[in-house]
Amino acid sequence: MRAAMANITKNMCGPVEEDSELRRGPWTLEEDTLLTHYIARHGEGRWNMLAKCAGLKRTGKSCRLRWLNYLKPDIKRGNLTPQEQLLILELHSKWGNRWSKIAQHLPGRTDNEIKNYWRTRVQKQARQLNIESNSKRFFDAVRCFWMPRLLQKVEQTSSSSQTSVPCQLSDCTVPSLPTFPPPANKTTDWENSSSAITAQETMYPPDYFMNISDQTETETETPQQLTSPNVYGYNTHVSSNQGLEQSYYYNIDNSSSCGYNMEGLSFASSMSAVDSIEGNWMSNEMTDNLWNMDDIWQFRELGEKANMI
DNA sequence: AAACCTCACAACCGCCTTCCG
DNA sequence: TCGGAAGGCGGTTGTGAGGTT
Repeated sequence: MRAAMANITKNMCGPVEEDSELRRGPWTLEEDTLLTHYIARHGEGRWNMLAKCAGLKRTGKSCRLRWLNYLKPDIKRGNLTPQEQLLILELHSKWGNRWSKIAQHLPGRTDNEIKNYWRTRVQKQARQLNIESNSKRFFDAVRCFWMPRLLQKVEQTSSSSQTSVPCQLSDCTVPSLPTFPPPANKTTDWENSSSAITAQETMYPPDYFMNISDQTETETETPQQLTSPNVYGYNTHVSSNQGLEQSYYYNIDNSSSCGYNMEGLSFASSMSAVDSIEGNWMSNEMTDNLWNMDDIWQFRELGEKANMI
């Protein structure tokens, strides 16, 4: 079939170009136009044939990549929103470097873009902290400080664009000093509270997170677990094969302070991360910091309390 | 003003999987 | 069952723009 198609291609589009004639490097406007117009007429797929028939001196792979990462009409340009960043952090904690899989849950964003974001922003922070970006220490730091800050941004965006904000996360100074250990009844109340409205409900369609389930996975994880990412509270069980099984709670009760269930956090390791954070801060090596000194002292204080228990 | 540095992102590379004859 | 072609994916590199010294 494919061999036959190759012959057809040869007949239709003339002799196969030699590899030496293949172009590399940045695409020109003319090439983009050729590719776009050809796909508009004939559709995607069979990229090698497409490249030849469209008169492009590019490999099929190159054409596919250019189309998927740049020319496709539904590609979203511009900076990632805090919501998207949160989602990336959350999904990466679950799936690791499965960029294409993560990209499936960020409409208009490409795996390449997400990969670049992770390498340039996230790994940069890890480097500056002298922490392995795939380590539990770094995950802890991200969860305790980065995610709450993003959540705060999300909340600010939300409250500035809405007249009525059902979720009063702004009342919870994020990352305000968590109650530690969290009052058991508070946790229970929060979990069982029927009036609790999550931030995710303010930012995503009600069924958005319900759609985040991988039907092809053999994991037995239920959609409900994913409908409640740890960035927004409730329980989240990050894949246990990474040794990260813990729960976070952002208390959005108007009258009370924010509470995390920090159970399971490895403070011994996290504290050394804090030392690094502080050290880098003090040496002015961290620009565009994800955490500030308040974060650091809160993290330290939590660790001390944890050690006393 | 020029040299240097950093960062973001487009593009490439190589490996793996899938499909099909 | 095997081999080749094509597609998909993650890692890496190249490059231009903007900032800093």
